[in-house]
Amino acid sequence: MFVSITTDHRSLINSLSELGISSGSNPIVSLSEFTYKKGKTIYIESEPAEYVYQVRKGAVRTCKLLSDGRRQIGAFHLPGDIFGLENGGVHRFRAEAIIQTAVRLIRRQHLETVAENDAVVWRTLLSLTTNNLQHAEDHMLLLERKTALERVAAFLHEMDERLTAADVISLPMSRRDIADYLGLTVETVSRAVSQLHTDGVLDFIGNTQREIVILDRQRLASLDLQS
Amino acid sequence: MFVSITTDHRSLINSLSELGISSGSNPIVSLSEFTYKKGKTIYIESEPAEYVYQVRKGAVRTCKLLSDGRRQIGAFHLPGDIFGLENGGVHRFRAEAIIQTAVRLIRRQHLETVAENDAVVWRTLLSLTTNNLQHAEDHMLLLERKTALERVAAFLHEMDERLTAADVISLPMSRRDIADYLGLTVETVSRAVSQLHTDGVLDFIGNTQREIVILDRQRLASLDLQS
DNA sequence: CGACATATTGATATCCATCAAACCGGGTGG
DNA sequence: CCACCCGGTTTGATGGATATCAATATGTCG
Repeated sequence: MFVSITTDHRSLINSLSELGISSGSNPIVSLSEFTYKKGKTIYIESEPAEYVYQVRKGAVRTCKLLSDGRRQIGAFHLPGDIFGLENGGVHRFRAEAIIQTAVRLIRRQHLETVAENDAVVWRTLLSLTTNNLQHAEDHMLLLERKTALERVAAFLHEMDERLTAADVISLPMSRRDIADYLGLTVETVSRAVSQLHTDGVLDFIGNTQREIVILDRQRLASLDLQS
Repeated sequence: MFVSITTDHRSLINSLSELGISSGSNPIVSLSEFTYKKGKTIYIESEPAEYVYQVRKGAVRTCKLLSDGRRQIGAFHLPGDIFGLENGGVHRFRAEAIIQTAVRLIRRQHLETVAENDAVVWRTLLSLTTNNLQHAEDHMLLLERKTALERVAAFLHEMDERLTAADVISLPMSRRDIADYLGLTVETVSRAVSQLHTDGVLDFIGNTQREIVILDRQRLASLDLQS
């Protein structure tokens, strides 16, 4: 049920590169790189959205904080993903590096200028936003109508699809991050994972609890029920 | 916390009209009207998205059905609102008329053609999609982190803002619709409304339970906590 | 008026949050 | 190298919010 955001996102910076605005006249301003240490903030809510980012390495979470301390994670961004694209010119979420993370960034201003006369860029921007929308819609369904076990299964299913590189799912985010993403508590997430373990759906690798192997993809997918 | 989707949406068809594609050469094909009786389906999931709609009168719900019968309502669309705009060419939700409803519709194809060379249309499309995204994000927050009373308060607050016409909020949708929008059951919604009533936050008008007057806007807003 | 849908209210069950404690791995400093 | 601490995780016990089940009330439409 989760959208592969990655696919189309890659194409933005690619297409921008093709358009010659990337490493053209001024590579430092127009398309530069930056790294963030674990836990560091990339931007905060209501900050002017000066840049659009692409994850090159690591992982990023975008989240909101409520007045009473509750936290909502809207999405996780993995290598290849684009984030920080806003329409109103102001960030509606806060972005933080979950682990050591490297990003590429483009001045928003450049996009606007180039887009003005180019349908390809417009189409790409719209496509990116639509993918975000689709992810949000799927996530709404999860939050509205699914049990704790179904949510965790859906999360693992999503990660399994997005981290297809290896057999082992190496989760960069903590149980707390997962809980805040799924609208659950740490304890409930832990219990759900444990149950999936004892049910033989997954297994742990190594001594840390963040390296997971899916043993029974079919059962996992059956828990992540579709619309 | 809810976005006024209406504002920017009006401008799409206005700007399209200004562009001369509305009642220009072929008014019947390019910009026509249609009415749906209460409960009638406007389009279903995975149907090709041939048209974009604007509500003129009445109310529309867009929803998804899960395999086990659970239903999620993604949004309510009131007069002025645009709905049915998809990027992938296929509807991801089902749209149904809640009450007797009149819509205007535009062929998606026309948008594409005109947009191709016109930044204004692109900007409008992007803006519409961004508004939808923002609504979805706010709704995610609600579903992830709010209690039943907070959700119902947020819903009434949203409706109060969108139906500013009169003092009386005349809800077109049933308790079931509200429940499926908020991720609650009918009973819980009913109990929450009753509590707001006994607490003196709102009052009912007439003999139906769908005509509501907000007595204490401040307290209602205080329940609809912000990020 | 009667039948049916919609809404409210009540009683109970269930899932998940909360509170609490133990566990584990990694880092630090003696 | 080991003792200690500390953040993250797991596991257990309990309570509470909401779902579920059931009954009543109210409104609508024929």
